[in-house]
Formats: sequence, structure tokens, C-alpha cells
Amino acid sequence: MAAQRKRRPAAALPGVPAAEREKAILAAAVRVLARKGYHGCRMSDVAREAGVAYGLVYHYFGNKDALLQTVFRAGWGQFMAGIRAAADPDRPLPEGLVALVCVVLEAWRREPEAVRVLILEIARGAGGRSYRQRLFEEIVGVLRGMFERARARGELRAAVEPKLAAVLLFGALETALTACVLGSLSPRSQPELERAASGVAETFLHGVCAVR
Amino acid sequence: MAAQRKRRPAAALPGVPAAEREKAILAAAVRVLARKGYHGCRMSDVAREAGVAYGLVYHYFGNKDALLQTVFRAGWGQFMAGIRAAADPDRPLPEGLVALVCVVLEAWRREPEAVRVLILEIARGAGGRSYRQRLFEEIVGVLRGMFERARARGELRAAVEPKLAAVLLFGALETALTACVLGSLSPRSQPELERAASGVAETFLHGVCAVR
Amino acid sequence: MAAQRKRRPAAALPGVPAAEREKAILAAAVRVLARKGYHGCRMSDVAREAGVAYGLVYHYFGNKDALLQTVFRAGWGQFMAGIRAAADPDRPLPEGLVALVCVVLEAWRREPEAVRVLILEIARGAGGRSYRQRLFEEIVGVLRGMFERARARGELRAAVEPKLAAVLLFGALETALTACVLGSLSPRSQPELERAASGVAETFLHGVCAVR
Amino acid sequence: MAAQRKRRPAAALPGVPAAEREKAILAAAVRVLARKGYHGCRMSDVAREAGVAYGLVYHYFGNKDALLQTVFRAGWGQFMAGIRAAADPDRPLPEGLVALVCVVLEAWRREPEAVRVLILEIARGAGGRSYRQRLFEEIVGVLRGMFERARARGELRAAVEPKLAAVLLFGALETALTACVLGSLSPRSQPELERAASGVAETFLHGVCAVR
DNA sequence: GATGAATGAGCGTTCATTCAT
DNA sequence: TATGAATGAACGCTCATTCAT
Repeated sequence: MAAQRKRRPAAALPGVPAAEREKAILAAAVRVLARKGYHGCRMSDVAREAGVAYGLVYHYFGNKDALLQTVFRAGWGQFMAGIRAAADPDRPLPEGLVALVCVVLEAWRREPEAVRVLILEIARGAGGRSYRQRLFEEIVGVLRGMFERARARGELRAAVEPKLAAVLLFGALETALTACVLGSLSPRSQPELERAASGVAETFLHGVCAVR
Repeated sequence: MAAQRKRRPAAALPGVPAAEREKAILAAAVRVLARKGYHGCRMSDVAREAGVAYGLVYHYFGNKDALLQTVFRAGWGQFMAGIRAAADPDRPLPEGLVALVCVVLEAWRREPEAVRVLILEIARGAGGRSYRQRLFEEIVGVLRGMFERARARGELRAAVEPKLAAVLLFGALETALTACVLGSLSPRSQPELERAASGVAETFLHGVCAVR
Repeated sequence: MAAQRKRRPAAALPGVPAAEREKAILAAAVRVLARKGYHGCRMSDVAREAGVAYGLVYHYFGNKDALLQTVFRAGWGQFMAGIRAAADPDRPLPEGLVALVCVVLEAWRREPEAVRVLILEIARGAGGRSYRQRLFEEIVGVLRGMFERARARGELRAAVEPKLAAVLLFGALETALTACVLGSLSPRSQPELERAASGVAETFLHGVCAVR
Repeated sequence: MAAQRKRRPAAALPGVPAAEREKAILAAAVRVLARKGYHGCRMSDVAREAGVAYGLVYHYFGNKDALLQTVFRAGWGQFMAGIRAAADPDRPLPEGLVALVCVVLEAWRREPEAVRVLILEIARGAGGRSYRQRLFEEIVGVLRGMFERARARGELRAAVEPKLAAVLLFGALETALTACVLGSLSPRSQPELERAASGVAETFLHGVCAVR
């Protein structure tokens, strides 16, 4: 009755396996996010990067925040799984520490873009303070558990408080990653990576001080 | 008889010392930035917070980027001065380390908003990769210098590479601050602060490991 | 072994009598229209309400305009048939008037949603001026015919112009309905309805004035 | 720091008396509304019609709804003032009725676009059911007061309920306007208008029926 | 017939920036 | 200097419409 919007052409491109699209969009979002940051990441960019129509992104993800949350949760879940596995409290502390650093650096080696997004963008830009806080506490909690068990086994110096150690380890890990992201550190090969990891772990275990 | 156009020429408010305005705007920018984050900080917010006309912000700072650059440089300069003083390479390492951590936590105690801006907003969200990188390298450079001198004096374990130690210390400092910002740590009094600082320094110096 | 593409060919649901679908969609459109108004009525809403696939609505009705036209025409046709029957010019005016008002209020009693759509949405919001005008003229024409015959039989005061009477009667009927829709009037039972109807007819026949 | 939006030119056209702009926008909104209806009225249309930049409409009115609310409230306030004055309960009913109809038709004569907006668009399209209802009740309340006083003075037939009379009068007035809007009635001159008004009032006072 | 993924123009809203006064 | 009205590009989101299956 009232004049509708002008009819516009439309077409569903055939060849694509349908549900692959969702993944393609997610991957595109990761790339754009890595390239332009949270606030610079426009929905149109994601669509273009995914080779997909604007509206399709909304079809799958509802809105920008939901999309980026999804990007983030997927990455974070995987990341945390690795962390938890490495921070197995029943393993001797030195071994656990090396494993932990390796997991983190490995993640960087395999998917630098995704890690960059995790570290530099979403964990900070999105979701507000409370979200960031939850994540911080989640990972610190895992690390703290590891230190508490280690202390119970007498592997920790008495003066070291588990909570503080966890916070500092978090800092060390994050900064190692930041150094990767910023280019100061870039373990391209497996041996390089292991050397870097054991350096970090060593320093963390025994401190920097020569004097006992 | 005809309606006159009402135009208040809006002369400069008498009571205001002219150049104080600039500082007021800068301070307002810090507060807004702390409250709403980099991207949530609108020029109009800053103007309102400063109790100043919209256009005046542009008078003094040209544009949003320049304003925030200025906010940042001011804070960062002060911060770095403190860091440099504490990281005096000729001081014994343990002492220097404690001083360093104290400077950082003190900054937090005195101006939590400004530090929050430095840590969570500008250093990360804004300025693009290259800017962040420059800052990271600046501070890591200072720390590295400290470690190199310490090593020359034999205060460092041989296995510890100064560059890596610097990166990790940066991480520890940053994370200590992050913990403050996120509320996990909040040294309200001087003694509390010193206890936290020496805990960080201790751990960093001697590691977490009980085994020699 | 390779993941098969999952594609349910989605054959026509067995239980559904094929052309019933069309009616289901129409009925759904009425409900959605009543609930959300013309502009709030999305094609997807209609499809969901009808329990039918998105595209099917287009299969049957081509586009939104056509769908709503159809909804409207169906309702309007039925409504006008009732009006015409009641406004039988050969019936004595008072009787005709009461019948007319009854038809209108009855319609409301039986299908308040459909009437709400007719009165508040389509007749006003949609279709542009010309459409509304056609409808107005159609119904006024019928009423005018009734008054002209009544006048020919000497049932009308000489001073009353048939056209004006028709317009005013239209207004009275419409407003009675509007009062129903808005809740000021709500004849839930048959006796209530008849009392309301005869009140309207009475007032219209004899005016409000005590003085002759 | 982060790249700001590209700088775009801007200019405040000088010659215009500043606060006149607001009125110009309001007037433009009335025209666009009259032309295209509530939902067809785009903010860009209003801006263009007012000869004003897009953003300025938001500067003055905040958002579309607020703009149209303002348009509406202004018109409605004026309209209701006229209604209240005419429906003075202390005036003899016939006189009051004629005055009432005259006010309504006069409003139409002077500002057909504004009235069209009042009657056909805003009172229906905007604000949802509850808003419409409030307006309906406001005007019916005024009319009802008039009828109740008239009844107290014995000017009303005993059988006529004031509330119902008010509703029907509302209908008569509205439909008279609708007839104007739709072109069935168009009192261009003062005498024409008075004739139409007294016709409506007469019919309402004495009914259509010849039989006593 | 039936399905729903895909398309993209359009609209409301924001906000950095300019400039007449 | 100081003011704040004026500008308009940009972006998130909606939804009518199409079409491969």
C-alpha cells in the first residue's frame, strides 16, 4: 500500500558450503580486528574481508558486539584450555612453568593474529572493565592454584605468596607475548621458542639475583 | 521595536587566569579518559568537564588526537622521569628494584586516574602499534640498562639475559599496576605499598623456587 | 569420511492441506498487524506467526504491499457487505440506523483485532491519501444513499443535507469503534452492545438538544 | 593518536537569525510530515526541506521522535486551547457547539497542513496506543464537561448521556476535519465555513430525524 | 511447492571539526 | 580570546526481496 522500498537485486552465491560462511566471517573478524583494533573494526570491513554481504554478518551474529564476543570467546576458550593443561598442579613446578610459557609462545607462533587480538584488543577494548577483570581473575586463579600446590609440596620459597606469584607470572607471560607482538621477541622456530621459554621460566624460578 | 538579535559577545570570564584554562582542559581530559576510555571520550565531554566552551578545546589543542597526545605525553614524561630516577644504574640492583616498584605503585596511589589512563587506555588502545612499541622500547631500554650495569657489577646471575630480564620486569610492573587498576591489589597506605613493593622485588630477585 | 553437506530438501509438510497455508498467512498477518501496527509488521513476523517459511509468504503474496492489500481487502469487503446490508435504503431510517451501529459494534465484538487493523492501521496509516479517500467515499456513499431515500420518504428533517448526515454518521460510527479500541467503550455482552447501539442511533436521530 | 576521522569542511551560514532555525526546522517537519506521513518522514527530508544541515536537526531536537513529538505538542496545545475556549461550559449549548465546530474548521482553513498532521499522522502513528488514548480522553473530557453543564441547565435531552454525546461529538468534529482533509468538504471562505459549521451543529443538536 | 541463507539500499544517530560572531 | 551553532561523513543496524536448493 504505502510505497515499499525499491526492489533490489539479490542472489545467494551457490558454491559455498553454507555453514562454512559462519567460520569465514569469524576468521575475517579476527583478521580485521588484528589489523585495525576493536574500534576500528567496522562491520563492513568484516563483511568485505569475508567476501560476504553486509547483512549476512548480522544474520549470523546479530550485532557487532556479539560478533566480537564470539571471536573472543572462541579464542579465549582454546587458550585457557591450553593454560589449564599446562598448569597441572600435580606436576613439578619447574616443568609446569616451562610448559606454561611454551603454550603461550606456541599459541603466538601458530596464530599470531588471533593472539594479538586476544592480548591487545578484546581483552582490553571490549566488554568493559568487568569483563577484563573476570578474565584476569580466571587466569590468575589457575596460576595461583598451581603455586599453592607447589608450595604444599615445598617447591616454593616460604616468602613467596602464591597470589602475588600468580599475578607476576601472568605479567611475565603477557609481557612475553607483548614482546612478541611488538617484535622484540620473535621465536620463529621450535628451538628458539624453547630457549625463550626456558629463559622466562628460569628467571621466574630463580630470580635475577646472583647473590643468594 | 523590531526584535533585536540577541547575541552575548561572551567575553572571557573575568575570574579565570587565562592560561589556567589549558591546564583545566588537560585535567578534564584525564578524568574523562579515565571514566569513559579512549573511544568513549568525546571532545564535548572534555569541554563540559572543564567548564569551558566547546570550541576552546580546539583553540588550545587543535584536535582530539593532539589533545590526547598531550595528555599522554605529560603523564608519560612524569612517569618516565620517576622510572629513570629509580632505575639509576649505579645503585645496587636490589635497592633499585624496590625503588622502581615503589615509584610505580606510588604513582598509582597518588593519581590512580592518570595511571589508569596511562596503563589501560593510551598505552594500549590508542596510537597504533608503532606508538605503543616506542613506549615499550623506551621503558624496556631503561630497565635493560639497569640490568646490564648490574651484571657488570656481578649482581646478576650469569644465566640471566639483561634484555629478557627487562622485558619480564616490565611485565611484572605493568601487571602489578593492572592488578591495582582491576582491584586485586590496592595498597592504600604507605606501609601496605612498601610491603607489596618488596614482595614484587623479592620475587623478582630470588625467584619463586625453593630449590637452589 | 569427508563431511557431507547437510541439506534437508524440506519437502512440503505432509499434514497441511496445501492451500490452507494461504489463509494461515493471511490470518497471521492480521494478528501481527493488530499487535505491531502497519510499519512494525515485518514479513518475518508474519511468517513466524503463521508457522511458515520466510519465502513462502512471497510465494503466495508477492510482496509486503500485496499481502497487506489482501488482508485489508478481505476484511474491508466483509465489513462493507455488513454495512450495505444494514444500510438498506428501503428500511425505515431509525431501524436502519440501529442496524448499522449494531453491525459495526458486532464486528468489534467478534473480531476486535481485525477491526483494530481496519480502523487504526490500514485505513489510516497505509495506502496513502488516495486509498483512504476511496474508502471514505465508498462508505459515505452508501450512507448517503440511505439518507437520500429516507429524505424521499420524508423521514429526514428538511434542514439536513444527506451528504453531511452521511459524513457525520461515518464519524459517529468510527468514533464509536475508536472508543472501543481505546477502551472507553467495551460492550462485552449482546445486551450491552444493543444499549450502546441504540444510544448512538437515538442521539443521531433526535440530537442532543432538549429544546425543540 | 589513532587516526581520527578525515577532516571535513564545515561552515555556519551567517545571515540567519540564529534561533529562527529551530522554527524553520519545525515548520519543515510539519510540511514533510503532511506530505509523507509519520514513517515516511526522514530526518534527511526535514533537514533538506528546512535548508539546513543534517546534524542541525539533531542539535535542536535530539532525535526523530522528539522532533515529531515537539511538532505535535505545539500543534496540539494550540488546538486544545481553541477547543477549551469554545467549549466554555457556561455558554448556551447551541452557541458553544457552533463555536466548537468553527474553531475546528477554522484551524483547517488556516493551516491545513498542520491539521492534517495532527489528525492523520501524529495522533495515530506516533507515541503508541497510550499516547493516542490520552489525547482522545483529553478532548472527550472537555466535551463531556460542556455537556454535563448543559444538562444541569436543562439544555440536554434527558435520554442523552454526556459521555456518549462527547464521544459522538468528537467523532463528528474529527470526521468533519477528515472530510476536509480528504477533500469532500472544503470551506474556502468564511461564509462557507460558517454554513458548514452550523450544519454540523444543527444536526448534532436536533438530530436527523423528521419525526418528533 | 517450500525453505531460509544471502543481498544491499536505506535510515537514524554520532561526533570531530569549522567558523561567524 | 571565547563561544556554540552548524556541518556532514561515517557507522551500526534493519528488513524487503531474491534465489539456489
